[in-house]
Amino acid sequence: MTMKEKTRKQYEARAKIAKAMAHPSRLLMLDLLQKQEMCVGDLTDQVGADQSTVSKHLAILKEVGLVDVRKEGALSYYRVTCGCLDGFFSCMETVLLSDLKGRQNSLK
Amino acid sequence: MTMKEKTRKQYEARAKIAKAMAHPSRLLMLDLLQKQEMCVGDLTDQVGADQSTVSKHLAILKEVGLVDVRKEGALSYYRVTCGCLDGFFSCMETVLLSDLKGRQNSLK
DNA sequence: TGGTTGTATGGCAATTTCGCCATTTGATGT
DNA sequence: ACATCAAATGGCGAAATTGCCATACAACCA
Repeated sequence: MTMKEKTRKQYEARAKIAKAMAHPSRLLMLDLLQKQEMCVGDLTDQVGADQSTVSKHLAILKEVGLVDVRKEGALSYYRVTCGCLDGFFSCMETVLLSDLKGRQNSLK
Repeated sequence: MTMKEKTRKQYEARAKIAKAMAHPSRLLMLDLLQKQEMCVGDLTDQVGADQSTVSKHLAILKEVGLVDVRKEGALSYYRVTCGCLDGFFSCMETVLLSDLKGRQNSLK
């Protein structure tokens, strides 16, 4: 494996994580699950989509390691695994705000 | 606009940013542009894709405000606008590492 | 003015994502 | 065993993404 090859794989791995977050419902779910663990039914209510849809979203988040499951009887309790999501979200806010400012300036 | 409506829009706005980052080439470009501004031709060499492809990737990054352009003659110099991308990337690394650990533990 | 270089855009086929319905699987209780 | 509830999976059409080719556009130079 060449060096270039290696870094390419690294960016692909990162992109997988970004892709897992690249959906409004999944961002909402991450936000909720960061505050407290929840089962699929509760999340389904909050998101307002079909249960199967929510279940698939959770599978995507789990696949990249952003969330983890704990099964208790028939219920599956999901939770966020990493503590660095706040940094993620606040960076997004920064981008959104600075972008807004930039657009305002371009109107002057 | 209802309250729910408003937060839904917020998550859509965030998802747009995450989506803009959800591609290996664009992550590489952000990495490069964070170190120094570059023109499209240089980026095209680094990424190893068609010039039109790179140009479209840049348009996506610019659309969400992650990069900005400075035109100098026939050249377009792009650069990263926000200083918080390192947090983004390090969080991704954290997720990748903890996910790796989790998978190792599950083999024990 | 015509030619060259750097960048952006139109178009299009291939691939991926999305969300619902229907169904299956698993655990629990009767 | 059977019914029930929670969750996961198969499938499929609709929508979005991706990347290249061809082309247009813009600045520069001869």
